[in-house]
Amino acid sequence: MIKIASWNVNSLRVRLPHLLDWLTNTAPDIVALQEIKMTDAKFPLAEIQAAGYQALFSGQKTYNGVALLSRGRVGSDVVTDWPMLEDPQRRVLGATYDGLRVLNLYVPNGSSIGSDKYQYKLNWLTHLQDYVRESLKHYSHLIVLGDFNIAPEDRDVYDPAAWDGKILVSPPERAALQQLLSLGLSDTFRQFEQAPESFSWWDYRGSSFRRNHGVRIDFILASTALSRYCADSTIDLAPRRLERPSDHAPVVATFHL
DNA sequence: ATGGCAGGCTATGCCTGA
Repeated sequence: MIKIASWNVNSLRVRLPHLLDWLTNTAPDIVALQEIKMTDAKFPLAEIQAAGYQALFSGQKTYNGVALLSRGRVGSDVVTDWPMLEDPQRRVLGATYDGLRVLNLYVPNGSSIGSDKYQYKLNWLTHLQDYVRESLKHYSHLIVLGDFNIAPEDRDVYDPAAWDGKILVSPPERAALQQLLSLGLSDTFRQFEQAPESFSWWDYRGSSFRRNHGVRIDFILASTALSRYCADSTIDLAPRRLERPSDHAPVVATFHL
């Protein structure tokens, strides 16, 4: 059995105590982190290792930054960029763990529809599709997980009417996500019965979490062959209830491998 | 229509996030 998780921590410096507690309580085998917001030189490797995890990381100052934690072996065949996109933003981290290929993503937010950042997001998603298409040729067991910054359907948004015309839900973004899935990936969360209004991100403002005014934008996607072994896929709300939380909750999937 | 909250920075307000 392997337990794999994704969590946008919104600053690993601030959230390190939450992460270490969560690792102890949850005991995942592999964890994908996003928005660590630090250079590689500042990565808290000693604390992570003391908790029993190896780490790969691709960081930058102030923004973005991704990491992969694993119990036991460190990942191999590490990738930190799309082959055809020159990009200083650290949003990609791929590695292989005993034949399991893992691709950790921090998809661009896109700011607002029609902005330069929106175009960057859509272009980035095209490169993601190309890369996943190639990866699926080489790996039957592929997991693509992270903060996708896209709410796939209206049921993934607390108030679809209020979000209409906004970032995260625009038709081109949703189409890009569907095209990605159609390459042969399964949204493991939707393989199982879930409570209505299940979300993974809530705005810090306006008591959004207390009112459950959220969106579901963090996913664990599994290749078709692998998805058949998925036994569970959940969102862990506990860390979002803590003092000074990340605005994202971790998502966790278990595979019988 | 607007701002609201949080993090990082060389800052004492601004940018970004979603």
